Amino acid sequence: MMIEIDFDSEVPIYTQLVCQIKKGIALGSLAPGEPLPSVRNLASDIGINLHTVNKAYKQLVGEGVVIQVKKGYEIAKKTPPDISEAYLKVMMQQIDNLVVDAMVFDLDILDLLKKSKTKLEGEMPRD
Amino acid sequence: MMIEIDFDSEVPIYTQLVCQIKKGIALGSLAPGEPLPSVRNLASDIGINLHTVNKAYKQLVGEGVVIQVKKGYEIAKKTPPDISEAYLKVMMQQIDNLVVDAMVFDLDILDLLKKSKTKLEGEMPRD
Amino acid sequence: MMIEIDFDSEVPIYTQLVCQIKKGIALGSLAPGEPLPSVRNLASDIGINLHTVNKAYKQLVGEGVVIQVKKGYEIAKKTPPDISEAYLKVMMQQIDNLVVDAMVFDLDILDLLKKSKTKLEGEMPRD
Amino acid sequence: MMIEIDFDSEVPIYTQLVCQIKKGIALGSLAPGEPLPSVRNLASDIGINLHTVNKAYKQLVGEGVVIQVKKGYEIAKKTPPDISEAYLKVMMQQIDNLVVDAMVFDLDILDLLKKSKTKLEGEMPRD
DNA sequence: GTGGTCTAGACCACT
DNA sequence: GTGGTCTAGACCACT
Repeated sequence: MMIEIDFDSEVPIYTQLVCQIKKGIALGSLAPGEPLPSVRNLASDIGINLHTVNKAYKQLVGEGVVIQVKKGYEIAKKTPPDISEAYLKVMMQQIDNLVVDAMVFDLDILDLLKKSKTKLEGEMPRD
Repeated sequence: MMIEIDFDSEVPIYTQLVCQIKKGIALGSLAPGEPLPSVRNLASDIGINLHTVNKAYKQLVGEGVVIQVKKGYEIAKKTPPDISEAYLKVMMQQIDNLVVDAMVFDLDILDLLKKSKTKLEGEMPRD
Repeated sequence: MMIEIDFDSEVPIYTQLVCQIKKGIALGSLAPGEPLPSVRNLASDIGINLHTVNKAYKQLVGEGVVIQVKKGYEIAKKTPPDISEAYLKVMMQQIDNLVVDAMVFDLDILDLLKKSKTKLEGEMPRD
Repeated sequence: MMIEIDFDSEVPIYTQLVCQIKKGIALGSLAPGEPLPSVRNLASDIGINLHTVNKAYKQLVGEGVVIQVKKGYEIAKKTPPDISEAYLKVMMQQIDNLVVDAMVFDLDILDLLKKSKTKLEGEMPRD
């Protein structure tokens, strides 16, 4: 599992971490039940503070995609987890904004989306 | 042009303003060349600080959808404006994250997107 | 609103804070919509770190009894808020343990509970 | 005597052990004077570290519900045992918090308590 | 002045 | 070795 953090990004590090781990889950490189690296290990690997990793893990637990067990954190077994109403609302808001942006800049949002999907599938590991 | 601000939202007010104005442009209620309300007027109309309006206008100028002229700000005439590489990169990042979220939560992103488009078109004023 | 923290207790400070604020809500000394002290003010008042206050506030938000608005945190207007299934499960577990303890030590749990209620009502401010 | 441990619970294993054994005492499946399984046996039965069992037993001794004898540990003969002031204080604190939570979430604490009692009595073995 | 993010580092509980 | 709690302090975004 490769984690890539852009330290110059305006997106908080813990948010980037959350996205990267969900990407791992979506692509199947992180399997249900698989343990996540320990908070301290991942922090020192990436070169960030352990609190930052912890915040990301806690958020993933809140979203239901990661669970906390005695020995640490692991990918939730239930897939897909229930999505909260609040989270879905935020997603819809983001989609609305993207649609508006696409109209303003005359971009084909459906096309961009399909490209994104294709790119992601290309990163999927073969069995 | 109706501007709706949610003061309790976690989304910064200036960001909401930017989105609302772009929505006006996308829907055609703000035409190319049309002047925007003065910073002071809009600020007192909405009941926010004038720095907040200014920040929103400046961002819209940076995105190329608004231009600053002698007497104030107006919607750029060229439609669609050129999208900056940086902004496109941000958009693609958002799309990637949405696609991943949709995979993780087993949502049909294409369907959500089409619903958003239909909703938006429904808000479009008739000629 | 008086906040009392026992620094020698094994109960984490942020948990004590959560309980104290909920007590304030239950007793009516914290009214719906009322703003909470700022994270930094409360922290310096009590003499603890601002992160500790923040953690307590975040938990209260998660429980739905506090909401976060632009200018800070305030008591949620909707009372009572919906209780989450997970939280209710924890409560039932605690009750079960209390019932067992009462049986083992031959205490009248109903009586203890009524005393607690009476004591609490005694602390309620009169109109 | 059945011991059920939830290894994924956030409740420490030794705490769960303490509760389970007190439940056995309350229900009468563990009689006064009855020997407890040896630390090593119970640990290997449950599949946990023997330090964990030891910690649970020591806590039960501290609470006066278990005594340590030459050949090991056994249920105290005197029933009910004296409850320590410290322990009673902790119990009252828990009750206070439950009462507050019930007020905040508009739950009928007396009803919940009665349900818990009924459930427990239902688990009681018949003579 | 409000909260958010992040760091560096300490001590503790659980197993 | 795992996460939890807490501190002290810094810089930043929003208004």
